[in-house]
Amino acid sequence: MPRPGPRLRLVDVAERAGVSLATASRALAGREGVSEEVARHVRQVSRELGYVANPYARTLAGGASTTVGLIVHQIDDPYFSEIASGVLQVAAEEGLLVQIAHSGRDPENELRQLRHLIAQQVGIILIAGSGYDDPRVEAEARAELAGFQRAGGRVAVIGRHALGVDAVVPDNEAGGRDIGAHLLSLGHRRIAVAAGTPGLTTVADRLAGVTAALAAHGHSPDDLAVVHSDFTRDGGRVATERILHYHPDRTAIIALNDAMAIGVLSVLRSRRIPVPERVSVVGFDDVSVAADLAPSLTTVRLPMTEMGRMALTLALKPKATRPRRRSTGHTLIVRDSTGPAPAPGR
Amino acid sequence: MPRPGPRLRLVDVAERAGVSLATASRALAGREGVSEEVARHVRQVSRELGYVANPYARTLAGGASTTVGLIVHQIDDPYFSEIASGVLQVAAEEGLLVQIAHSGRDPENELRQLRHLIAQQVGIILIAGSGYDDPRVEAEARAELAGFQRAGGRVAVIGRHALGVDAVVPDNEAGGRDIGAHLLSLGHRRIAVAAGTPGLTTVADRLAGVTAALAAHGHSPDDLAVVHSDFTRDGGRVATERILHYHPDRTAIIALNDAMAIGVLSVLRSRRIPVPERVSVVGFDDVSVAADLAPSLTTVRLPMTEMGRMALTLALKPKATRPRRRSTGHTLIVRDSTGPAPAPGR
DNA sequence: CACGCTTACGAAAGCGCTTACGTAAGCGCT
DNA sequence: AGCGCTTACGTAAGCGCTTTCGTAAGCGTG
Repeated sequence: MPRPGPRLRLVDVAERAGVSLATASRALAGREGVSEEVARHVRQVSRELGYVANPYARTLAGGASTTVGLIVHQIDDPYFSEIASGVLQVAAEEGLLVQIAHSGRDPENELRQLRHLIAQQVGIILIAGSGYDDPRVEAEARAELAGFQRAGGRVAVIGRHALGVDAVVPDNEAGGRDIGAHLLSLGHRRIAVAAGTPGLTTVADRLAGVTAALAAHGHSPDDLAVVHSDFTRDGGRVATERILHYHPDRTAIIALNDAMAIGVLSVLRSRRIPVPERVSVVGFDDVSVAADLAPSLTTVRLPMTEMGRMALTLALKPKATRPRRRSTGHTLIVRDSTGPAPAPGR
Repeated sequence: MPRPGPRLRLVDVAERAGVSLATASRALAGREGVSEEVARHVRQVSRELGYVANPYARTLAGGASTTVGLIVHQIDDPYFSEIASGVLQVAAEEGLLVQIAHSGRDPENELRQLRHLIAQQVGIILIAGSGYDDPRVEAEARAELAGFQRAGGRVAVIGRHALGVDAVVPDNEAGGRDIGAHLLSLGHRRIAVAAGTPGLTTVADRLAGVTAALAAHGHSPDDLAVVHSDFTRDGGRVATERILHYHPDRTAIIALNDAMAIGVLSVLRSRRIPVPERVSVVGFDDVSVAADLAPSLTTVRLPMTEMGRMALTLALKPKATRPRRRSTGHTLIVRDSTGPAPAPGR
């Protein structure tokens, strides 16, 4: 059992291996300038001794930081915790540390967290979650990230674009179209949308998809009753109350994420409005509980965990000249919350 | 706009404030040996310049590390993500960094993560999640933590005991008793338990509470049908299948956490077994979706976010001579998934 | 008013690592 | 043999911070 005595340093390893500090460092970093034979020996000794480099010293000395900073809106939102899970998986494989910071869906705060991570000298920054429809904030974020990259940092974003960096983007618009098409094929014509805050690009994109689907089938976007609220479960509740009040004729409600859909279902249940007989409900994301709700939720599946993995993997590659973009697949998962539109005559 | 040029260093702040490096360091650290007047001035300048200390340099130089390592079983489990959220809140208030690592409910892996965090020189370690009923692993973990604390590290655990460190512990046994009493009062006598892996102390404690409640009412623990499986939603599914098969006479199923309860409900729904008319279901934890399931879940509420906050707060205080223990409150939340036991004669 | 004592501050020594830079050895070439 | 080139390694200079130690100033005391 390794006694937790005075910490093992690189000099100790070097000494034990009979080489200089510099050589030991090079050998372990896999840098060239060391014969393969010596390098192997050093690695061997290091392993025997159970040496783990001090990341603080390493980073301070100018080595690449092995810390990745992950900014999420809210870690206890399943969408983000699944993404985080994917990031953690890859990080564990690569021996990286992951720091998580909350932005709380507040652009200003996100910017603050971002600056903080940069100041902390993390090596990689990952930002998950929708962007904001606020040119000033986005421009500042973009500038901040550009500077960070110029200084050798790597960045990837998940589910947002327009930041001039590598991105993993679900095709929100196509997902929205799939939902629209699905409801139309079931005969729904009077559709409502429980949308999140208008300032979020994710909301805008998904909504655009829905509208496009309607248009493609010759329906005017004016037919759509769009109600904005928070992009959360409570937001879903509020939106539903409003939809039921102002648009009582709707036969389907599209929630632009699953969190909102849960709120929608909750209100409908308490009002004893049968789903899907009287109103169909669709979500977006397919968080893991979606299948366990009653009725189980029809939604668009996004591979969140995989998105987290992809983002870190992308950031680990050397920077390309142009920002890369990886699209994720998406699948409409039809479950029990959607059904044929009720007959028009009631 | 702060140009992302060459990083601002403490010397820069010191120079700008017209004091020496040492004084600036002391002023910002709030250490004594600086007149209040000078200290205030330095802080002022630091703020104006937007200075953020380099944590790597700070830690390397022997200052207390400002990083807290958080080990969770699985971040995309709501129980843990809510705890993590609480930890992140306090960390943000205190200007600390949070590193999250997965243990994956594997004792060996948890030990590995723990050693890694220690080697990384984090200042505070938080371990969330049930302990293991494996004396060897627990002893090693305990030894590792003791060494870490001897070296000045601080530790707190959440939801587990017997590690000889400060702990935030929900009263799992009392919660179990509440559940047992609730079901008995509804007339249930033939009760089944969908329990998690037997090796987890949380499982053992909650189960003990249930058994105690039965005993207190003069029922033998043998009356309880206990089925062990994974402490997850899928485990809940598996356990339910087995309960329905081997103990078809049960009128209530206690899932020892909400994740399992979701699995239980899912199977009952697909079998068209009415809840709570034919079978009542109870969970434990009150994760946020519990209220939105159909039927909404009767469960024992644990203040997870608060637990995360408490743990970090505890770890931030200087070490006490004896490990401290903070109990969290717990409340039985009765919702729609429990009801009177069906009449005996079918 | 010399004495010690405290207090506020500066100079400088590292923390453990990476990485120029220097050097000696080995190689092929003229 | 002598030249320059490459390769393998060691020496030492920091990275930005904390902290020990030294010193000068301020204070009350006999």
